[in-house]
Amino acid sequence: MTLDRYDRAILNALQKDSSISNLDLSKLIGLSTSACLARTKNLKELGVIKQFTTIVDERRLGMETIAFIMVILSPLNRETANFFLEQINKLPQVLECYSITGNKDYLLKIVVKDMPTYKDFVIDSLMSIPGVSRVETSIVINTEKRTLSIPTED
Amino acid sequence: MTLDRYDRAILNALQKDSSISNLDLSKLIGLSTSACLARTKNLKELGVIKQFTTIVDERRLGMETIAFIMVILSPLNRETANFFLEQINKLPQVLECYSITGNKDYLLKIVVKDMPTYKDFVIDSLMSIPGVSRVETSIVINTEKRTLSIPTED
DNA sequence: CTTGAAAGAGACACGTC
DNA sequence: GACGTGTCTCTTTCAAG
Repeated sequence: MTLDRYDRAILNALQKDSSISNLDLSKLIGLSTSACLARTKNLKELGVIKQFTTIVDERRLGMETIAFIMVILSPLNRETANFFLEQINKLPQVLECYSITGNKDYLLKIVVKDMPTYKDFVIDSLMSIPGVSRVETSIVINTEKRTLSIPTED
Repeated sequence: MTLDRYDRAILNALQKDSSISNLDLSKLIGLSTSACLARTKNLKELGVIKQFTTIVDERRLGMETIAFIMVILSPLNRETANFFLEQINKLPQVLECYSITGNKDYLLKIVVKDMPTYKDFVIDSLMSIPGVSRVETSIVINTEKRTLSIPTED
């Protein structure tokens, strides 16, 4: 499965604005509507397109505090890891969780209302998970850049 | 400006799947199509809805390496910071950039093809920016959780 | 891949209550 | 806020080149 320049153009356009109509999209990339629609459909079925979604301004929802937390699990074994991830997946404040290389085990992205809520979250929800031994917090001062557009080449 | 439960329901649904039709959306949240459409429009105009976008599977695009990089700028003054952010905004490999509290200044999320490309990126694109004195890399082993759904309450 | 046609669905602006 | 109506555009499928 290899993507040609039309597929890439479709993906780029949809990443910028998924509400574009198939008609406009086909004009934009220089294909007929039928060909364009078939490709978009195909990209969805192949799993290249995972989801159409909406980016919401967290600030305007009253969620003012964004934080990244690095977590060390100990002991780091399959049991504690599985249980940790199970809990993480249940917590709506955790938007992202990555297992990473380096001297920390996990990196979490957190969104909450304010700092007091953040403090409660860390103590009550995070530190209370068995195996979570140390956490290191970085509060986001400002989002300088944020895009979902994966480069489609290089 | 305060959002009621209908607005929240709209936002939750659109975050899950922005390709839902207004008809289905109105059924889902229990409003008429006209009321539902007016609210969605309003949320867009208010800036609560920032963008409709598409989540693409980076792996299937051949972008196998995701990394988080923490950057220390020195000297950290307005000039180096501005220039740094200017360069960052030009680099398509940098999907996200946050200024953060703690002993690092910035946190970047990077997506590239493979590790050799990553090495080149750090040396040629990142370290070559004046003021970038130290970087600390965490390669993503696995994405354990990833959602864009901002909690609409709490 | 393209073009063209045809049918169905949804968007959207109006009124009215 | 709900509902109905009408128009218009887009989607979607299907031919045939």
